[in-house]
Amino acid sequence: MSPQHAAGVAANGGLRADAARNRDRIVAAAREVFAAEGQKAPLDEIARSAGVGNATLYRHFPTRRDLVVAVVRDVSERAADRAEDALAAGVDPFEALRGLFLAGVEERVGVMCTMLGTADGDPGRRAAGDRLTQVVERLASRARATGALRADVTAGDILLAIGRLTRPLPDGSECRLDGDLVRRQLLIFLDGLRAPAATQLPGTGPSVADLRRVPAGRS
Amino acid sequence: MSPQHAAGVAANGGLRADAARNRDRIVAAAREVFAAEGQKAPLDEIARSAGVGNATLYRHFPTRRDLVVAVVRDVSERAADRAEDALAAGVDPFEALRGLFLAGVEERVGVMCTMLGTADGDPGRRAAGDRLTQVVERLASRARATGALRADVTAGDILLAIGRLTRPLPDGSECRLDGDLVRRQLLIFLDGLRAPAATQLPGTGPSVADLRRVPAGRS
Amino acid sequence: MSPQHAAGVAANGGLRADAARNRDRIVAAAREVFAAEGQKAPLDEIARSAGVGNATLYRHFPTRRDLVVAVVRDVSERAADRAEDALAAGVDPFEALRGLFLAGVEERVGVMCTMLGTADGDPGRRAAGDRLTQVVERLASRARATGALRADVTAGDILLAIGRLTRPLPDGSECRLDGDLVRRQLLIFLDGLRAPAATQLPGTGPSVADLRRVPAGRS
Amino acid sequence: MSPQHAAGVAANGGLRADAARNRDRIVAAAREVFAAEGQKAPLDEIARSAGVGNATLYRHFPTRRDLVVAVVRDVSERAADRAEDALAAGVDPFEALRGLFLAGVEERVGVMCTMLGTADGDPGRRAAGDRLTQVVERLASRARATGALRADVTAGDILLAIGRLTRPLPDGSECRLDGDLVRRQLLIFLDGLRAPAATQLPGTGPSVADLRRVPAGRS
DNA sequence: GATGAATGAGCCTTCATTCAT
DNA sequence: CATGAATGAAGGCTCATTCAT
Repeated sequence: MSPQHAAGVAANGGLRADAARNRDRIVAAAREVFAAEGQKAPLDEIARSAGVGNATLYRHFPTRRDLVVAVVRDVSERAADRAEDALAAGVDPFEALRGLFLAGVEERVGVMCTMLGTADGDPGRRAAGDRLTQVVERLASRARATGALRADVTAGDILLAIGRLTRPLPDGSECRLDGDLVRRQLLIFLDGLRAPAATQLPGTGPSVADLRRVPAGRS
Repeated sequence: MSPQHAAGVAANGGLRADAARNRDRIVAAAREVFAAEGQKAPLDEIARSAGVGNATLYRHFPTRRDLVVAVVRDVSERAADRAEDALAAGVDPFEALRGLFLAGVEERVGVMCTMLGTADGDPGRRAAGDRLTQVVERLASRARATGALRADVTAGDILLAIGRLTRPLPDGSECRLDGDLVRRQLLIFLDGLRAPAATQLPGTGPSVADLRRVPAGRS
Repeated sequence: MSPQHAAGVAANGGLRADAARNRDRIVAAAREVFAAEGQKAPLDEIARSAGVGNATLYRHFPTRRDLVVAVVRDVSERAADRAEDALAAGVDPFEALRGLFLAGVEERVGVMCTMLGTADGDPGRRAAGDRLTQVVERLASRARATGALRADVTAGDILLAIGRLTRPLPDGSECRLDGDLVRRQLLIFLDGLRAPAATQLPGTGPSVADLRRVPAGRS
Repeated sequence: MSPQHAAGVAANGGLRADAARNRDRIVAAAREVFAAEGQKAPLDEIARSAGVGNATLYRHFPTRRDLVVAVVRDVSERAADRAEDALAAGVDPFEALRGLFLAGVEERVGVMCTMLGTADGDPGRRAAGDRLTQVVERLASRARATGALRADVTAGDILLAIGRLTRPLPDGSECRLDGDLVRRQLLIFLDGLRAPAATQLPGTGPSVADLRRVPAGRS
């Protein structure tokens, strides 16, 4: 076995080359379809959109939850990568947060929020989520230190807002919700994040552990 | 026929008393079920939750769309009522907007956003939506006049934000999203709405007509 | 409500007339299809063979197990009826047993054996099974008293043999197994049941409780 | 090539040693899985249980029928070996039949019966079946000569009974059917085979050709 | 008018079989 | 040869919708 081959195997989790390619296609297709139609979208449609047979999707992701977890990981990691790059480049921390918000529009960060609960409990997804949370907390803490970010918001508030404000419309919604419209909402929210705070917020901001907690009264 | 009866018939669109009661029960049940499970929730479940047979639901609302329109009207009218009451009571306009935001949490305004597109084009729904828009525009204009509201946001921005930030989590989401958390997000956004504006917003704020427009590329 | 109507409702378990008719058709079709193809036969085929839509089958029998239980009850009750008739008519008890054996061929008693384990635990099926067992025990006890039946066999031995020797061939079996062939086997076995016993049997004959017991080592 | 190797190749139909080992593993696994789950058991499960890849199974047995034939041959040959050993050892012929019956319990003779029709027409299977039939006929004829076996039963009756009375319960059956219970049934049947006959049997006993005949009305 | 039942269409999942490594 | 992966077809089940009571 050649070194290249061994490296390829390691990078793809031990999958054969064609299988790894199919897996990636399926995750990408799922991200778009989930974004467009919600978490209950027909899996057959995802398979068709990925250009594979439906049974291939089941081979890679035996349950719908497995696929959701893979999409959440994928999106989380892209966002964390972007935030870490900004940190490493020495960008102003509030500007980095703005970049994260605006990138969320294209990166389909909204689908992640929709599916966080479903993906909860998976170790791989937890690792990816923790990385994203930590980098956002580092950004927030620096932005607070520069006096740009109000003191009473948490990284959880920020991540939740990105998720909710970039979340695509589900189902057959037909109202206009283009990039500009979403960006307006994100920028207004960002202005609300600036110090000094005009309003006192109720409760405490969510930690990531809170976002994962199962609310009482759910079956 | 007694005057009371005649009045009742008129108010309920010519329905018999028991039929009108069933209709109201169905709309209320649909609002809650749509909020909990999304716009594609099983109609049989709504009927069961309303305590009527499935065929009764179909008698009142021959298509799913008819039911969606009724729910959107119901929610729109509650919100418009609340806003008009605040106007009539002479409340400070920015405070009235804040009241509208916070009421949205309990009033399931979020489901309306999800379903705006589906309800689009229905004359009754349009009337209710226009009333809500107009009263919000009046509130916004007065709030701008007092110098509390930044100048570059529209009533559409405000309505859209209420919808998106109060929209319930779909499906089997299990992450915490209680009232306090939603209120935090709404209040941060409200702070972003205050004058003077810190950031210039891209594009133009949505008019109600924009919210109704079908985006290109949708099937 | 007329007395006739009330009686009809009672006799059909509260089902509407057409629903009861469909239910009966489905059970009869299931008996034949299970007999021909085994317990895992496609339910869609049973529905088609009963002349109803597949969803109608699911309305009456939400799980496959429910349908199996209904078939077992149906067959058990037919067999118990036959045995009780023979007892009431004062037929010689060993002759009555022979009649029960031979009737088993046409009555599809064999399918019952195939499905006993699946139906186990259902109260209605247990009641029907108990009735059958009791009448066979009464027959056996009288046949022992006349000296025709060997002393070391139980009603469980007899029921088990009827089931196993009349059980239809499953799947796509193509070997000849017509009525005469089955009757030969039954009659040979019946001769083996006659007193005096030529061979000592190992263990103890099964009680009905034994037939219901889950064997160790099953998952 | 060594003589041993040459002999091995001849005995295994020209297969390489490892291929022959795989083939044997597959047949043994198939016998157990067919016995436990019926003739329609998933072939992938048989492959997994044999410790080979699914495609390897298909290389050896291109169709399910080929595998069934191999299992029938395997079981037939074991039973014929046993019967011939008994004949050669000069055991009392009725005792030899009893041994054949009791051996059937462990030897999974029951699966053979289930699959006889499917295997029908295959030359190899026919040869194995003929050998078994012939040795049973020789046993039966000698047992008749000693006056132990009734005159009106055929080798086909005997083989059919072994098959039917040792056949395992299918699917998820949970009722007790342990070795003792099966042996009781076999011994009662054996007693029914003893001379003098108490009952006249209908029709004629099956010849092996009969067992192979396709009954009318089958698709 | 209200109800429960019937139905066909669609989605999820499994499995036999073929293909590429 | 042996293997894991891909695939279409078929069965199980749910749900929107129509029908009969």
